[in-house]
Amino acid sequence: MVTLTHAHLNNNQQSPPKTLSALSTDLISSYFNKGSIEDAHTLFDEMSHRDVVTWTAMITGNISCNRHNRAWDMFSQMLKHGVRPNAFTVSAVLKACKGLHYLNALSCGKLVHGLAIKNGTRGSSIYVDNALMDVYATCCDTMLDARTLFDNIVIKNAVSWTTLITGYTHRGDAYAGLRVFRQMFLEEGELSPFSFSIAVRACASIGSGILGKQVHAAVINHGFESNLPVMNSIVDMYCRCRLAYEAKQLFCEMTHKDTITWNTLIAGFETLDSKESFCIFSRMVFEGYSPNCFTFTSVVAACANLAVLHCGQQLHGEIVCRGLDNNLALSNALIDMYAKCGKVADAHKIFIEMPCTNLVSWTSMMIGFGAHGHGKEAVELFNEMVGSGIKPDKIVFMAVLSACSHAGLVDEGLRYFRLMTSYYNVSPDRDIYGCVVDLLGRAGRLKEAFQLIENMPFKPDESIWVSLLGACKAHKEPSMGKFVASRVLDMKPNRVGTYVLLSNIFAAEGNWADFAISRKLMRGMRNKKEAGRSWIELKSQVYSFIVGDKSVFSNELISEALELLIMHMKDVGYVPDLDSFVHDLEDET
DNA sequence: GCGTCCAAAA
Repeated sequence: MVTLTHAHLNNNQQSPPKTLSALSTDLISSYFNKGSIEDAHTLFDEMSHRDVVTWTAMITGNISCNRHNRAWDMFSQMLKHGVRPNAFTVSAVLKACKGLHYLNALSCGKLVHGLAIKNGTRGSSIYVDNALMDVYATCCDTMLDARTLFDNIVIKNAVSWTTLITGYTHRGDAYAGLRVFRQMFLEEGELSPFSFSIAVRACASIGSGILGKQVHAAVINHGFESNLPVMNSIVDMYCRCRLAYEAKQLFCEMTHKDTITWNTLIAGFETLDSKESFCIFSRMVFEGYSPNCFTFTSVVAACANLAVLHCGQQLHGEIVCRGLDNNLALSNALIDMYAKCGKVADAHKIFIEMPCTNLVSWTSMMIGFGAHGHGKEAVELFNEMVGSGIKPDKIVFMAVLSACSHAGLVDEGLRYFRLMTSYYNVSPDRDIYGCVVDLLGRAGRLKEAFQLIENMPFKPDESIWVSLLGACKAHKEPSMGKFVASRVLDMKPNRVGTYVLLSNIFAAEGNWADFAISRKLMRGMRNKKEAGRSWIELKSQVYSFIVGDKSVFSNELISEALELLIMHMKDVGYVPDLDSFVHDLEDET
């Protein structure tokens, strides 16, 4: 029960006295601000007279608390009560449309569009025009409608430009976004920090450090260097463009930092250099910043990359202590971490205890099962996921196919490959074809794999041939192996692995002349090959080494552990594959 | 008393 007290009515002595409805609106907004949604609704329900402003406050309040459906409900109730929406209402409710279920968003937006034309707010309020453009930019299949609306706005403001740039960028057309960004300068449109950060984001999404640096320069020239969100997005851009030095340099030069700045750098280094992301993480804590769920998501992912179980477990403990363990993204990261550290059971425990899951949770769990050879479990999980109403995407199909491939469930995998287009309406891309080639190849069905490559609707790239090449090697198919190797060499003449394989095929059939040629070619590019690296975690310390690494093998702890491992491998029937060995060891110094 | 756009997970 909420009542207006004397104190509420008395808080405004300077300016002219407010009406009761104005005061109630004030109160409603402040209830929403502190998250007391129900109090706001109770107060609203008890009001005897509600005007447009009050109704609009209810709509925006619900939007600010992510209650888009409820905001839409308030709007339709308002119409039923015969209250005419103004420009404020229209722009607000258009924002709510974006948050509705994707099947309703566009039709609701169009409905409001019609209303806006009828009441004359469309074309007379820049807020309405911009919000409308945003709905079309986010919900339509193409940018055509949004573009037409934009072109019809006579006096565009900074939000108009940003909305258009964002529309293009978020649907993956970063170049179009950047063209609009440039057009904005040419037409001397109003600049805002928002447009700069989305332009930076566009550069990041195409991985173009060159364009990114140009936008960075523009940021400095226009005095947005003091804007923290803009600078954070530039740090993010440098990381995504794999410019680690530039990212760190900028980070160090920034006089003002917030948690997002740290999180951005940590997330960036998670992919660039996982070990380094830990160092940044501990410096963040040392400098007194409090890590949040985004921070932990990145460092847990770093643990997964490095496969350092102890570290991951410690972080997990910390996450539980801080009460962050019901965060969706973080739980997904933990599933992935445990699976990659070899603890599928622990990953599964997290998965089944999650109060709510999304597509990523299921995919991570399936990848985990697949990587450990539990193909059947992965397939069951897929069926369960579809049954629970989650629509599969391309990546989850990659997970199923790869799980089937590793568990030898070839026909099962092929069935899902067919269902993918015929039932789930997901069109396979080159990566999916790669998975199917791998599935067939691993099972030794090389002819079918080859036919699939020949008949697929894409031009085969190098990686798909490499996958088949591996299968030829594993199933000892020298003739097809030679053919496939020549395809790989056509596309990527510098790939040392191809020569190793080819020369070993020649050696196996005693063709020493061709062997010599391939070895010679290979030697010419030796320095380009990166050595295979192994990792081992002993007593909470990670050691990494390459073949013949003397410093590591002189370490007793490691050599003992490795000997034990080798004994164990032999016990379970492992026979070393000498075919993949480089045959001339004498020059392997 | 009410409004539109930016920056974070497989």
